[in-house]
Amino acid sequence: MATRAPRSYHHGNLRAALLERAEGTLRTGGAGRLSLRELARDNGVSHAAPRRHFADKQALLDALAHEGFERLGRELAAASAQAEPAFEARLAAIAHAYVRFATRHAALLELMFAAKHRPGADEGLAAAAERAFAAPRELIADGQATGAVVGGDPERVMLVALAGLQGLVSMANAGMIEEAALDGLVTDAVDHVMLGLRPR
Amino acid sequence: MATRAPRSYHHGNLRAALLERAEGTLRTGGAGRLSLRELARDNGVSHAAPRRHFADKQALLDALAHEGFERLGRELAAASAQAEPAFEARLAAIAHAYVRFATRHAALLELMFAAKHRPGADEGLAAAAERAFAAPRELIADGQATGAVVGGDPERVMLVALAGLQGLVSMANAGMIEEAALDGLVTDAVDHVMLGLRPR
DNA sequence: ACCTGAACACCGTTCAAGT
DNA sequence: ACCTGAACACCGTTCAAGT
Repeated sequence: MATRAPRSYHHGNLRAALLERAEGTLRTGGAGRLSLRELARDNGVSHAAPRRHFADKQALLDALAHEGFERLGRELAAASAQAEPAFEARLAAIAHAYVRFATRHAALLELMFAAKHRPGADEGLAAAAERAFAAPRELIADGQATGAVVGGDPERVMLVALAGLQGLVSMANAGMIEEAALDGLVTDAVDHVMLGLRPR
Repeated sequence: MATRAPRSYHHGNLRAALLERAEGTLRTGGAGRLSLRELARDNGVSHAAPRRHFADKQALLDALAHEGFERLGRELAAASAQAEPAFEARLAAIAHAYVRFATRHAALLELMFAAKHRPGADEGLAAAAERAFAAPRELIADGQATGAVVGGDPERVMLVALAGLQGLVSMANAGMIEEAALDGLVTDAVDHVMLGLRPR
């Protein structure tokens, strides 16, 4: 999934146009309703044209997932950078940003993890996923350096903290939580996560 | 999704045979690879035969989900019944049973929640889902009666407790946790959940 | 009551051919 | 370099017809 130079040609930029449309139908109809032929039709191009840009349907899904990880990474990094420098404030900011992404782009997030987890997955995808979580990983490492956070592998500590949020995300995406209540619950969950991170 | 009398006919019991095969491919290949025609072929029956038992593909998926909720309910109830009567023991037993089901039947669980959440979903499905969680709901209500658990809507309290496990489930199903480590992590998570349930 | 066979409108993928 | 058109093997769904 090397970043391809966005050359201009007959259509304009078919690759980007296909991805944009795909993300749209992903949001409205879910991954199941994605059709390469329909995507081609919507872009006024023959059904075989996407082949130039994506070897098969899975390649397009992988590209969507790749873009998703890049976007998530940007949002987590921005949240961390804009927060007050105190550990708790940055952790809360990153947690809220993660839950916001996960609930606003539920189908995309599911696709992202499915693509990354798929046997024989593109290696670039794992790298993109790792980069996406750079901000929380750094925060944990900082917290460990100052003694605010329990020791051990930062990656693992971060995953445990993330797990504390993932339950809320699942419930929200399953419609079990009203959107209005979500922010408050995330704040509670962050307090909970904070307890779990404290050195013992 | 009324329980249909399992009448015998030419094939034997096509409906049950289709569901069994479907759950098999669900486990090995995921929901995406499910094909009604292939299911019919595997059962030595014409591609139109399933139509007698399932109006369309979604109806078969709903039936799978329905069976899944019934099975989950049986396993949670059994875990609760077999545990020591103390609140903590029953909570731990139910939690382990839930995580075991969720990791052993990951694709099915995903299908179950997707089917239940789908707009216009079969009403019998929501009822089956509610029955599936009878054991933990009763446990929470018992805990509230004895003062071991914080007050409020038992359904909501149960969901919050469930959320504490769902993160682990997500991570396990994403391959981020080795199976050997899972039981220990569930035990830790149960302690965590227990803290969250304590009256304030 | 349960199943078959043909038909229709869709897929994803491949490949020669066009510009 | 990028796209088209025809072709192939699959789908899900429908419907008349068989037993």
